[in-house]
Amino acid sequence: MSEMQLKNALDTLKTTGVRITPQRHAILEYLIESMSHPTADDIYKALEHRFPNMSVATVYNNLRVFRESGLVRELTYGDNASRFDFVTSKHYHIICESCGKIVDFHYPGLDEVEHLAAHVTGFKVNSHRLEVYGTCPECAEKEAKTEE
Amino acid sequence: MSEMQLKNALDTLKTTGVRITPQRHAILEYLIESMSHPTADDIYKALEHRFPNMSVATVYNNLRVFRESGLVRELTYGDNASRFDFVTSKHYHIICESCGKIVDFHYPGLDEVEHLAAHVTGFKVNSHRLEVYGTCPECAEKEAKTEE
DNA sequence: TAAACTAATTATAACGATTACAAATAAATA
DNA sequence: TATTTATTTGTAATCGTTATAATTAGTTTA
Repeated sequence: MSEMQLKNALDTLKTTGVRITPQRHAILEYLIESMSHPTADDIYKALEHRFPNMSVATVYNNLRVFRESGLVRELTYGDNASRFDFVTSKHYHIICESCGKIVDFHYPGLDEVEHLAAHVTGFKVNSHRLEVYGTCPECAEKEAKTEE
Repeated sequence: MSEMQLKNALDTLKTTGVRITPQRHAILEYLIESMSHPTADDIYKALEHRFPNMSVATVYNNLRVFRESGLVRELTYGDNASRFDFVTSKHYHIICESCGKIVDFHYPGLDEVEHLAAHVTGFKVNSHRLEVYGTCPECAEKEAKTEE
């Protein structure tokens, strides 16, 4: 399953003339298999033992390459570190404001919003970003206990 | 009109025990009247001549105060400077990927998404963030000309 | 009103994420 | 194999933002 995703991703890169280096392979692999939304530093730390000489710059460089080829989406959070998400199917994120956990959820799509926005503003629309914020069940429970 | 908004904002602050300093007054006033989505530095520069001794920290501090009291919304963009938006009615932003311009547009609301997300993930939902990305008419025209 | 307390501002240093840069290395091509 | 090109590495620099401590202004109390 994730084998397939990796293979497709590598193919995409190959056809756009991007070299597949061991580092790139490893970063992509990690993004897919970790099933999480790691920061550049998370990725760096996770691969440090396999690539003792790898530079943080390499991680950032390649995440940019992946973003530009559409394989990876960058989730930005102001002064805090960006998180990177391997693009699979259309999904959105719900984020716990207490512990920072990010959980995926699917939603049919917001084409209608895009159309309306395009119509009202005259923009040519490319994409959108939607995030829901709240409290995850674990944190909600903790809070409830604290208040007892 | 914007007089009223400012007055309401000041009242909100007063009732929550936040002091109205000249700097705070000026920052709020600027946020409302500029009708834009300025960065902290934009605000600082705009008020520099009226408050020659004002510190950037003051701008940041007060924007945080306003955010916490719900008057202002912070739009974060990774490594780039956050933009601050005086909260009026519910509206969303469409952002030009070419020149960075931010334009407001209204949309009935995405309560349904919040409900679905809450249901699927078990989160307690507080809010959401939606942004549409594309190219503004001006930049689209420029691009068209360049390609001729 | 003066004294005491509290909040806000200021100036500056520090932080942390990200990028720029130049040198070194690896891969692809001729 | 020689040459060109892309990529990586290491490090320094950048920039938005925050922490800190000292100062100032505002509020409360006596």
